[in-house]
Amino acid sequence: MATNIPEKKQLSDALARRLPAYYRHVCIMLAEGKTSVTSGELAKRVGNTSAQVRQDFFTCGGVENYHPDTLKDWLSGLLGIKEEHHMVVIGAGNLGRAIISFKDFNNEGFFIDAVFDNDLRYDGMQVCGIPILNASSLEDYLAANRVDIVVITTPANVAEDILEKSIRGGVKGVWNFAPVDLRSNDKIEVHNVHLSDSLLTLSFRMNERKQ
Amino acid sequence: MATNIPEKKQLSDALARRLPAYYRHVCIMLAEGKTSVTSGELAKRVGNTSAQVRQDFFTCGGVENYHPDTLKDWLSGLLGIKEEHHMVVIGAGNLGRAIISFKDFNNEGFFIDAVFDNDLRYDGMQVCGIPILNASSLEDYLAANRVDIVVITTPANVAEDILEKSIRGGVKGVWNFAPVDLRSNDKIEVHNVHLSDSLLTLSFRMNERKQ
DNA sequence: TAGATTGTTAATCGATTAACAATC
DNA sequence: TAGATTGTTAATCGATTAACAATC
Repeated sequence: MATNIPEKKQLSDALARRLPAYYRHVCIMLAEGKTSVTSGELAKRVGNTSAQVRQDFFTCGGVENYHPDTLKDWLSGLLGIKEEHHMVVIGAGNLGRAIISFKDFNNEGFFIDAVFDNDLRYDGMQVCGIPILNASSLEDYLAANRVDIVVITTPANVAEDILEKSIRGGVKGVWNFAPVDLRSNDKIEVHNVHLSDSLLTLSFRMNERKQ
Repeated sequence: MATNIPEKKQLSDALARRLPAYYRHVCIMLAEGKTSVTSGELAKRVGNTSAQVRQDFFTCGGVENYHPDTLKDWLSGLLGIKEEHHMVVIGAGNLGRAIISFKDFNNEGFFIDAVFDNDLRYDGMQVCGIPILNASSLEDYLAANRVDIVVITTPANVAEDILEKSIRGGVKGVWNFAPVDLRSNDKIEVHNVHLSDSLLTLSFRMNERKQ
């Protein structure tokens, strides 16, 4: 089906993964008091080439100048962190708590407002000042509160169910740590983080060296 | 400098990240009692095409047949998980504990033998049955014990120091969760996992949709 | 046997690198 | 001004897809 609205194809995964690194290093340089940045300097820090930095910035529409403040502001816009993001975490286990305790997120406007767990013993307790609610109340909560991102740190078997509830609740993004490959669709953006896959990739590279 | 040993170039990152997913899904199919696998079926599960599965397997040297046992065995070899991996975790915070409590690792031969933390109050305590040792004893520990992989869950400022100690201690791999980009070198393979970068990538994709 | 699936080569597509005139 | 750096186009390189004879 042809349409005349020219589907702007989304940027490549490789680039999407480099952008946060650019942002992180620009912030560091800003904190170091640097008053100017070059594509070469930034490239060296992220482990890149200056040509790629310039090409990436060009692909993303270009930035006015290379003052660290300008760059930070421009990257913030690209990354969508000029607006606040309200999050809830599903699962109050160690990983859920680890994510809640990453206080860094707040600086970029990510707020964790609640944690859900199906273990009744947690009822009424808090993690880092954030209330633990019962998992059965998730749908009501989503209906009553603004939630942009749901973080799934549950076992695999309930992840799909939470994805569906998230979609119905109008959530726009899922950050999934359960070991299942949830798929993005037109309603929701999903980002899977498979920690054990990550360890296996490391193991693969280590093994590769031995050959 | 020309050499006649034909440097076998390492496999692409994209492929290195797909291999664990193949392995995971083959294990699932095995658990489901499937007695045969096709490139098409596997592709559907990992979100791929059958052509890519076949090309990937070809690139990795090819597998004898598509029985799930054969595939699992072959992928295990590629991923280097036929041998045991002994690990230590640096940092007994929430993330360190989350990793220790991933009991799945054991099934693939990853053993966490100790946790190190510089907080003296932890001395003598245990996490999931694993002793917490003082960070100052890391070098001695590495000298006296076999450690294949060091997991860094510390703040950024000590990560580089731990990398150096790991190299001196003969460690072959580092799985780094500190928000610094540690670099692999000829002594050690480093795999950086930047959780906050991952969240920013999700945020970027969510923002991209709004345009 | 016929239909489906694989292994492998070739074609396509996209991402990275190189180049260089324009700008700082 | 001269040297360095950028923005942008073109060239290269590598990864994905397509194709199809050989095999199951």
